[in-house]
Amino acid sequence: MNITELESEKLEKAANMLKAIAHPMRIAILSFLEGDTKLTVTEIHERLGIEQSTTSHHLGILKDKGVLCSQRDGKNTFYFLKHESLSKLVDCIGQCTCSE
Amino acid sequence: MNITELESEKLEKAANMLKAIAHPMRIAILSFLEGDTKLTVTEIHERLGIEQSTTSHHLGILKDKGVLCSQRDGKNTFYFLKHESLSKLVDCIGQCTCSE
DNA sequence: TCAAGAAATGCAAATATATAAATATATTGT
DNA sequence: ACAATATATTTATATATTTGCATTTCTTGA
Repeated sequence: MNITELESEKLEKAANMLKAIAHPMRIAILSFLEGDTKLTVTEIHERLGIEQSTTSHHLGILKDKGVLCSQRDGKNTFYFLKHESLSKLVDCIGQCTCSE
Repeated sequence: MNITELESEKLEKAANMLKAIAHPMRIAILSFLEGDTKLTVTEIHERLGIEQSTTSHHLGILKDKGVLCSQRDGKNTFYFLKHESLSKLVDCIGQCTCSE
């Protein structure tokens, strides 16, 4: 495998997505959202036990990097996984870290 | 799912492993090492086209975080994936970023 | 023991990230 | 329009990461 300029764009994208996920709170968020679960910012910030603004920031990062989608419903905004394959990635991470 | 203190340790570990992987050059390194491939530092730094010391640094991070193992053979040091499940993770990342 | 090749380390500068407090925006019900 | 609730944004500070140069360590062959 050779690193062409085209491929370096792909690598950049993959790295950005992984960087978005690679944070304890954000992994926890993804684990909450496995399957088709949709949760609001408040539900997530209460479960995590961190500031609302910090939670919103984390969710913004995950959305910006294509990991999550959001959907407004009145005062609430629900967040959920963008692709089903991301559930698989979360599982995979779990496996990789358990088999240490 | 609730975040207990025990679980927060697991999250920390998972995040550290992902953080180690979440870099364009390091993803490229992992893609080189899929399967049972073993490569030396020089081979990797030449393929990546970056400094030897930078390459060594990246490899050190991956080794430190439990992603790679190394094996000395004379002047050379070969690096390879620590667990087979990491090949799966690399594939998974590829899938997640292609289906965008 | 010495020279050469291979890899690792220390260092410094630039850049990026995380966090929370304060503030702003959006939406609903009255 | 106003109060209340839910989210998002701004800002500042602290901390971490990336990179290459220079240097050092480790190993082999002469």
